[in-house]
Amino acid sequence: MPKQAARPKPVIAEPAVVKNGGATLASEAYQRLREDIINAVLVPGSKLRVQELCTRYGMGQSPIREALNRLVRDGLASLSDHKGFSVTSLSRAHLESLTKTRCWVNEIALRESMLNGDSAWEEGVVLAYHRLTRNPRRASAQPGGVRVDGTYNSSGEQAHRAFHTSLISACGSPWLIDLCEQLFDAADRYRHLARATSSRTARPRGDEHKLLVDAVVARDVDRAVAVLKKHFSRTHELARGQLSDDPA
Amino acid sequence: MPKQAARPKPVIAEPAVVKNGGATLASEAYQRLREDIINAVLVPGSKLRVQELCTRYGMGQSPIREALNRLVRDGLASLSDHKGFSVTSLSRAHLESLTKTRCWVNEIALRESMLNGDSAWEEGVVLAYHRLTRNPRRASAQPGGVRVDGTYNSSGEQAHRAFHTSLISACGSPWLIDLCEQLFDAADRYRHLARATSSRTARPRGDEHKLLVDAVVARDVDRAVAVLKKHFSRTHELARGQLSDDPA
DNA sequence: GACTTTCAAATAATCGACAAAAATGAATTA
DNA sequence: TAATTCATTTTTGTCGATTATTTGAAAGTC
Repeated sequence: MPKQAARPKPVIAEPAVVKNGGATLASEAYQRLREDIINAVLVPGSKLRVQELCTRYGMGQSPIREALNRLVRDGLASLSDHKGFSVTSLSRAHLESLTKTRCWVNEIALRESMLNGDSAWEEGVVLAYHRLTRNPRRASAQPGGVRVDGTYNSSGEQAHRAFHTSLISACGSPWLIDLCEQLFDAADRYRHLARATSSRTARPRGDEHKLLVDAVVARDVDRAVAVLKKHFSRTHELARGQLSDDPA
Repeated sequence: MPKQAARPKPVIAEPAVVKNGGATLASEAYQRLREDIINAVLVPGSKLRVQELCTRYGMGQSPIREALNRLVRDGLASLSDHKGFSVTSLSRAHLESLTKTRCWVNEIALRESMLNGDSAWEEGVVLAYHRLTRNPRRASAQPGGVRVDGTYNSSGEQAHRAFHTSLISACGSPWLIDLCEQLFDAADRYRHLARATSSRTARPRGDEHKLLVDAVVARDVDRAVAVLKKHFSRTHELARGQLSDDPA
């Protein structure tokens, strides 16, 4: 069937109205739920009722349910058979365990990374730091702590994560990087918790990141590790105050 | 409305016909799929078609789909939006990364555990070892390598896992223990792969476990760590031969 | 002959409704 | 008052069917 003339090959077909970036609803729900839990929009320990979430995110039960199942394995949500999902609760004991583990695992990752990292890696770290300083962070959390619904991961948050990942990116093991990112996510929840309440404790923390970069470019492994651990410990202390001893 | 006589409070009510252990279909599917992937019944890299799995496990799409979503976050299955699920494939590079990470992370865990562990912990290790030797393992894999469908995790496999967990159980961080278990699962896939093909390479490995226990009760940290790393390396070598360089 | 385009079959994703279990709360009893 | 029972209601878990997307093969074009 001959089509008329020489329709000039629709370059890419401009996919009409692309709802999302080609992602599925379930993936979108996963991302948004993940953000909302990490950013403490959904409060730790609270129940995650499926129908509520359906109206909140404007989709059916199936995608929500799939997203929740993924979150369970991230440790962000908990599931009890026949009793449903809830936001994994935070506690001092949990934080304690988390911080210790972060120190242990990240020390290895950073040491290996500094051992193997070439100049390209080093430049990646410097670049990531630059981006971190350019983006003000806390873009999502207004002074009053109010957050506009529907706000996604601020670029500042992403820059922070990217910086920490860049540090260990040359460790030579994707597995190790993955573990560190899991730990980072978990820690982020505590960071946001601390920020939400005491907003005047705002960071003289740009400094800490600078110290890290300095140690890295100086190739002083021990100093870098020490600074990193100190960094973790500060986050720990900030969040600690907001928590009771008993989980929930 | 008076009920007759003094019905002696139905002790626990004997729940008629409990299909499963009170678990949901989704949880059952999750467990079975997990086993089947770890035990290499489902071959690495192959597609996981939902309908196939429905007939295989005798349930609807919903529970299967939920189970698959959980597996994704375990790293056992992979999901590409709109293209569905598949069994995460194995490769030399992946194994390499995994083994390195196991050595690093388990070293920390074991060191800490031996530092903190009291005699109760020590007894736990000895007990776990005893159970390991009592259960022949490979109960699920017949000499011919054939596996009866529907077979669940053999008690031998469980004993092996329990032994390794007992070693690090006193490390003082649930997070770290969890990470080690993730790594253990991933490694188990390679172990089964190796076993499936070369069944005569069967273990003089009870020995390695014995050496571990000896080092632990002797409280010789460095020796224990060395043995553990060697143990990991051997698994690595066994599986390595079965793999091509290119993943899939 | 190699490369598109088209179309049909297969598969994935989502919806809406139903069934099963747990939480809620008022009425009853000790 | 405190505890127990039972019916009501909410919420979870599952199914079947519908819609959207990809895959693969046949037809067409340069």
